[in-house]
Amino acid sequence: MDLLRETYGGVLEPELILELQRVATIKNFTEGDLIIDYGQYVRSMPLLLTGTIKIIRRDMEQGDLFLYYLAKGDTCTMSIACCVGLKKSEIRAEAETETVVAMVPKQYLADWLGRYASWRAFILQSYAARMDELLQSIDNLAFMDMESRIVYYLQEKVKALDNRILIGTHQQIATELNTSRVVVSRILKKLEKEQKIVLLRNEIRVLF
DNA sequence: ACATTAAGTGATT
DNA sequence: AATCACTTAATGT
Repeated sequence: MDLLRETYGGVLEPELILELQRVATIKNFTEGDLIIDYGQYVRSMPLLLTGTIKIIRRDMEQGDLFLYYLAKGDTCTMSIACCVGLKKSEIRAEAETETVVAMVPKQYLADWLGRYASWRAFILQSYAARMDELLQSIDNLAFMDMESRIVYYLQEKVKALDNRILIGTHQQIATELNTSRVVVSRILKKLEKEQKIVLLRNEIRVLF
């Protein structure tokens, strides 16, 4: 598929792109599809071609917690560790929009690290980027109050979807941030009064 | 018209 | 910030 060259042509060397085209399986997902679930063995590494994927972590009890989004040109860093170590997935990956992904079977990963400089750079750089995102998420969880967390959540969602109009219920947001709907509704109402957002049923328009 | 689901709000912990 | 209890508003059948 040509999408591979288009998306990764700038980052990976041409020979590697050719090899990718040979061995990778292209998979399509639609909104809400589960790509990887908790406890699942991961035997191939996904390279995102189009769309947005939401990464969610489940805590020991019940609660789901939003971690970060992956966009075009990203890869799921967790899956590298999972492939190499044959570990079960600690996270859930869900398609947030229509998504196209190239799945690379795990037997190629280590081999390419030795053979392609661009692959090494790509893997290391994704690790660095993901580490940054994770740190941000941690700061968010540990040090910020609910209002800040919601604002951050809205910003990330706008960025990831490239759309200021967010569709969904307050309850969904509450679930992703592991809080109650009432709290979310109150804070959103406050943000609306401050002219930062506009609220409609099943819809939030972000003005910042 | 009625039932269901989403959102708003005061009071309490 | 969470929970309760209730109201109001939008939407589906």
